[in-house]
Amino acid sequence: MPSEPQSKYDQKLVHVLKTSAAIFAEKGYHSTSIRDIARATEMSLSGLYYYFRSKDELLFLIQDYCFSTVIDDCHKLIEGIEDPVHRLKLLIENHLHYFVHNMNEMKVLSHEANSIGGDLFKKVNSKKRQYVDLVMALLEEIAREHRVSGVDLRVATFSLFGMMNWIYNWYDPRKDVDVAGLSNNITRIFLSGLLGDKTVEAKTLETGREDHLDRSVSIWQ
Amino acid sequence: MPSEPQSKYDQKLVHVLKTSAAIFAEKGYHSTSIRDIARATEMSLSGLYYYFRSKDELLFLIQDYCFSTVIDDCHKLIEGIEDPVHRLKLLIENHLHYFVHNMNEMKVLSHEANSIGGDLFKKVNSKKRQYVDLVMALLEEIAREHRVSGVDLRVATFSLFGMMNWIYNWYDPRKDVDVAGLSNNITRIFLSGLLGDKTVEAKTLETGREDHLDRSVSIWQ
DNA sequence: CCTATCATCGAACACTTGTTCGAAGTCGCT
DNA sequence: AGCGACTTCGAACAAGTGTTCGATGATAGG
Repeated sequence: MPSEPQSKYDQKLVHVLKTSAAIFAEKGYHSTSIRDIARATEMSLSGLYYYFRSKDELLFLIQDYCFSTVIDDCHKLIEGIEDPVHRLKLLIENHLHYFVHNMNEMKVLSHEANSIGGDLFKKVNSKKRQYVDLVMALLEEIAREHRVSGVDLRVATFSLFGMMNWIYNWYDPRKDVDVAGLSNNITRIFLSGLLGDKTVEAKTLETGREDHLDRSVSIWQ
Repeated sequence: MPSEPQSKYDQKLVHVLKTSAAIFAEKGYHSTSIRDIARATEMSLSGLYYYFRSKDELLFLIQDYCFSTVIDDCHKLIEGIEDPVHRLKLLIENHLHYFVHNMNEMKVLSHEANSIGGDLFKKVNSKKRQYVDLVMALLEEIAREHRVSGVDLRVATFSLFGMMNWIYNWYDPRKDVDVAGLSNNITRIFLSGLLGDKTVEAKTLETGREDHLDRSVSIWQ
């Protein structure tokens, strides 16, 4: 799809989406007005509405397009590979590669997940659930195969997503390691963390008796 | 401070802050109007402005109060403890304990970090930097002591923050493990991941030659 | 050259937003 | 009871919002 010749309409739509994503990423979805987008794309206010029905749908188009590509690429990449650890490694690589090279769109995807409403939210969310389930099943397979115990599946899954999706808050391609380094680091931390190291586990449990922090439940008062 | 008797003014301010944080957490800062807060607190629109100068300052008060408590408690908790691994374990425990028991405020702190502007942003950000530096120095100490190599310090630091701060996107106290379990899981994954497991490291490097994904740089292309 | 479809635009509408201001109410203290 | 301060409120303002609509310009096919 991306390499096929596109119609004039598609090209301009893509331009609108990319420009919008950049502004959304910078100042946030709700703080961005259609007039901001009109200014950046050098189009008129009403002219934009030829390419989307509403601001909501504009956000949807960005998120949906972005998410679909990540998932599709991921499936193409890991299909046929039988070692689950290898599959996970590729999945992380794909996710981070995509994230870093489309930081604006991915930031919008990660940060504005709840800025969208109604049926459009449901649509994006079902794609998201599909992706999460894929990862969770993968981790379960790894855990079974390597006899990992004592790690909660949901905690592990979302810890991985947390590591990967948080990068829009700090990653700076100009001063940080490149994608390969980023991917290797995160894969190593997560994977050897999941598979576990007995010596560390003992040291961890040493201080982890229970919730021994005895402060008031609320910050206030 | 928290246990001392508070003036009528302070009590009501706290009530306003807590209520606002709950609404901000639910619908987001920018989608929440002062009128929404007035309705929820059963106060008049203009009456609210007796407790804050602007909507910006309201957000600041929530974030600042919240952040200060996390950092203060953390310092009290880890001071005097010399083993850096133990210190890190306590820091994670404190962070997650606080997060789970003040989910609304912490979500506002994590998710609306850039919704605040000007000097107020600088103020919160300097606290944040202080906290990040604390963690990074701690990780460096651990890495040195345990002769960890091949892990980027910034990646490790923000991976940990990613794991911890992402929980507002998925953690449900009613169906997930409790704080102690959450804390133990995350500590284990991160710590044994950081300290590393030679067998995993080998397996990781096996497929991690470099950025061998050869797709177009942009999604849209 | 003409016409039908595509693409764009200016102007306006209806509504919500954060914030202000002066006046009124309420409370504690002597 | 009465003074002074603390606290609350209604009403209004100016600015900005997403969206619509009818009309105009461009473009390509016959």
